[in-house]
Amino acid sequence: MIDKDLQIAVSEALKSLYNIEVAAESVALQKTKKEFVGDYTIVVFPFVKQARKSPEAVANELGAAVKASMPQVADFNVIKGFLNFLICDDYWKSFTDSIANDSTIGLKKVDTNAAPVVIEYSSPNTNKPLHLGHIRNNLLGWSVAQLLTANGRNVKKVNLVNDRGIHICKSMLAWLRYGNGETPESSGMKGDHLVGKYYVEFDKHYKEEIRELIDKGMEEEQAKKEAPLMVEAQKMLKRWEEGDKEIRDLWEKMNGWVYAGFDETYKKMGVGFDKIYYESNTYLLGKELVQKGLDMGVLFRKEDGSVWCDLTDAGLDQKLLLRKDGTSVYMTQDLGTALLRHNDFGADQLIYVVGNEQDYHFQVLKIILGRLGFDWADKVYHLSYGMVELPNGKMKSREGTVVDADDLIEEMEKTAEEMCRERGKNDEMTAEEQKELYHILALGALKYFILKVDPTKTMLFNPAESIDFNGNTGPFIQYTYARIRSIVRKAVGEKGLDLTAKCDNVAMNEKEREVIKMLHDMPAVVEQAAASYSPAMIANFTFDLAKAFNSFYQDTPILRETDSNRMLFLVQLCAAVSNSIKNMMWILGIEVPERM
RNA sequence: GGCCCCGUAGCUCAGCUGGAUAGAGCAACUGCCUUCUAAGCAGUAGGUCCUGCGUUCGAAUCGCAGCAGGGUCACCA
Repeated sequence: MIDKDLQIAVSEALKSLYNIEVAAESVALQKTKKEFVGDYTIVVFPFVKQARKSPEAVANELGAAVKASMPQVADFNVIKGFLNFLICDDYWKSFTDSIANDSTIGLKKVDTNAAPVVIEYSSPNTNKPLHLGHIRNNLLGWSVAQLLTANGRNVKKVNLVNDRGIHICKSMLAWLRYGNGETPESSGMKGDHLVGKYYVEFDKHYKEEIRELIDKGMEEEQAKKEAPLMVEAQKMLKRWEEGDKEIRDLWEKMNGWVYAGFDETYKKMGVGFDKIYYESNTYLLGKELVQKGLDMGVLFRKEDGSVWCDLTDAGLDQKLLLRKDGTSVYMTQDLGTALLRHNDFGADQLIYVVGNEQDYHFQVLKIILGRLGFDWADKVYHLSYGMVELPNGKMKSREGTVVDADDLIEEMEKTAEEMCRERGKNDEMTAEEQKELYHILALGALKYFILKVDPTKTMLFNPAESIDFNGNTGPFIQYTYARIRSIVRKAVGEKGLDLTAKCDNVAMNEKEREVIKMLHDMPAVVEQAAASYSPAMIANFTFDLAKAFNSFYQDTPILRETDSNRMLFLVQLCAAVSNSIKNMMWILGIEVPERM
């Protein structure tokens, strides 16, 4: 690649001209800004002191030396301390030739024998339906998995379903008390929503009980513990843990409803997993590790029998690992599942897509794994993402201020349908094709909206404004793709163009060159995005590419080009852009339509 | 209170390891469809990059202090 060659040439020139040692890869090469002439820029300020010359002189000498050693450098210019290189069109042309028919452009081949990177995401509770926060988790998890795959990593996606615990018992208890045998079939409700309804129901009655107890003069703290519903739920959890058949049957029945509901939503979102873990199978793991930790002396037991890890020397608190009754907590389980996962896959890396509210948890997890002697502790990576906030703050299930995942998707599909009908471009499609298109556009808009934001940042969603379909959006990119495909179809079908033919040299204009340069840049963007686990970088790059293409499209008639060789060049460029868009959107988990 | 994250246009967001006159989209206003899909293109307007100090040839970017917002410090997960 030309950028690497330039770095080497600059490094060598610095050495021979001024005896300055700079490793080629640390030569700061940047793309020349739009308002200046050139393709790549070197800032020479860092070298002027050692060179003992003015910035202009250094830039001119450096430019001349590099130009002399590299035939691809057509020219250079100097503005203040900035040295701009101009690359000759032959280079861009031959680069275009090399990608014209590459359908996997931007994607590296996966080595399936390599030790895998295991990425956990989604990890839902089975007592409430998915909301917008979960959507961000799922889309991020899926997309980061795709992104790493695009970089040749062998990726395994896993889900750890939180299917047991006191919260599940609350839903079960409420269903027994107030449900009258209601089922998804009898109510017509999606299973996860039905169970979620009873979780809310529990909370409602529980609060009533607390209030009554407080009215009778009990302290709030005590009331929360002694409210009959809570006591009952605790009993149920105990019976569950003892394997009581009646409870287990009910639990299986209600979880079954939830899974059916989740599967539907996962399918709509287009996400999936290689392996699903259930906490009911893994919650006892980790206890052995605690024993090992005690033997090693990295954990200690308090007088009441509870087991702790002292992290005060790391600037943190003491962390509980076993309750005084010997039962395990979240951290204990996570230690166990980490080891299980490491052993199951022989993983090279363990990624957890979990909200930043759990930053502390994962910090502690890594430290304890390390102290337990696992050298792979530093391969645990917490992909910590920000919350989705509403205009009036955080989403809270209990206050009913959540944006339900299924509702949102349905709403998006309706909007997509309206948009399409307004334009009337797809009237000749079958009803089935139209429905498919609405879904692709709806999910494209939603996914892009979520993924274009830096994962680490909190983002805002305003339910009052619908998600856009114009501008910096998924449908904008999908539209660009559809238009390109239309051109390529016509070129091949009506004009009989052979896309695989060899194209002779052509004159290219600035807009074409701009698009080619972006494609040239794409591999570096994909690498950078993977290194920072950021689908947002892919999203923003793809938007810029689509914009650059549209600008080119606007003032270059392609199918009416009279020079057949130039038309071949233009259509090959179109094909390369469409393949690029398709592959970048694949990383984001977004489908692209052939027409819209 | 301890620790962590964050503050860029009216709104939503870019701005990679410091580099040229801080960029998009939405909203507002102008133009452009007898020509490859106008979900588009071209343009106008909009900024104390939270504040202050420091580091340096150079700071939205790095450091310190302050202000504002959020998260977290459970024998919950």
